[in-house]
Amino acid sequence: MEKENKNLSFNDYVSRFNVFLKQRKLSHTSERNAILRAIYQFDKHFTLEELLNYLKKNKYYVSRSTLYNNINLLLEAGLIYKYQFSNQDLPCYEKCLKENVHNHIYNIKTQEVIEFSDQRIEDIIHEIEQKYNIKVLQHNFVAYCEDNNN
Amino acid sequence: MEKENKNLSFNDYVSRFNVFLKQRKLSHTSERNAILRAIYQFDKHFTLEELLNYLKKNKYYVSRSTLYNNINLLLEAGLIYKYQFSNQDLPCYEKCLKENVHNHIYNIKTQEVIEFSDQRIEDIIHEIEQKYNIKVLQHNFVAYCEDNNN
DNA sequence: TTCTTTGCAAATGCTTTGCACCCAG
DNA sequence: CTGGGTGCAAAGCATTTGCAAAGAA
Repeated sequence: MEKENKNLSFNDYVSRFNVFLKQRKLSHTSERNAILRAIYQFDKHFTLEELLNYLKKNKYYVSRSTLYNNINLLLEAGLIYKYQFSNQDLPCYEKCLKENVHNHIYNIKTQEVIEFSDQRIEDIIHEIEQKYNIKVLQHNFVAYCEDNNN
Repeated sequence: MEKENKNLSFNDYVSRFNVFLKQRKLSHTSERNAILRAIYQFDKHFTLEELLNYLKKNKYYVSRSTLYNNINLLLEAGLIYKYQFSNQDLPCYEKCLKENVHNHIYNIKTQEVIEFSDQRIEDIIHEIEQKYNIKVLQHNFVAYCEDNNN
């Protein structure tokens, strides 16, 4: 909870996607630009439907197929998170602005998400790697909470 | 990773379900018994389909609807976990034998899961509660790993 | 008897796919 | 030009639902 590394600027965000596209030998398209710009606008997490509506409202129509396709690419690129907090809720996505932060506090009432870092989690991962002779590729921590005053 | 509390016996497991059923004013049925017994047999996680096949093989047919229904009950009762490690994989379930252990190491190759406890995670949760004036209801930690020798 | 559960079939709804047309490189 | 991208409609498929029959309390 101590380390608070800086958020990525929109330009950095875009260029990370460009690097990814280049690696994969994929093309730049106006749809991809529009989607990336839209995602960056969202301050909180959003569903695919909400993203679609946002794009439509802003006079940029993208088909569902294209959106699914590119959401999957962005997930693979590590530029967005996918949450599915409850079984019946739709999956939510959120731009990933801090690198290597995979710890989240999720408010089940307001559905707000706070990202945080903590050295102790890094320590635990290190110890796991030693103890089991494995490489931890990624991790995920979610604390589900509610406000004390309700 | 230090605390290693004991696993629940099958009888304890069953009686925890019975308590849950009583609380919810739900009935005992032979299907529920069969499902619980089957789940306890599995040493590793399983898909709903695998559970269904296992039951069928052991001469106890249960319909998909019933299985879904009861899997959801068991989830609410906290007697099984639900994992969905990758987007395209089916969700996996696993009996929850230790109370209050929500930390997992997941081997992406062998798909093995190790449960563990760690005081530092409890500490972090405590600090989160203080800092944001919230109550953490539940948490989940997953470390995705692979073997070093491959 | 009364309320719950089961099982079948059908519906639901998110996501993927096939394919023709279009566009970036 | 040529391989990848987009959009539409259709398919896929895990899960849920409606309802009649069966079972628990």
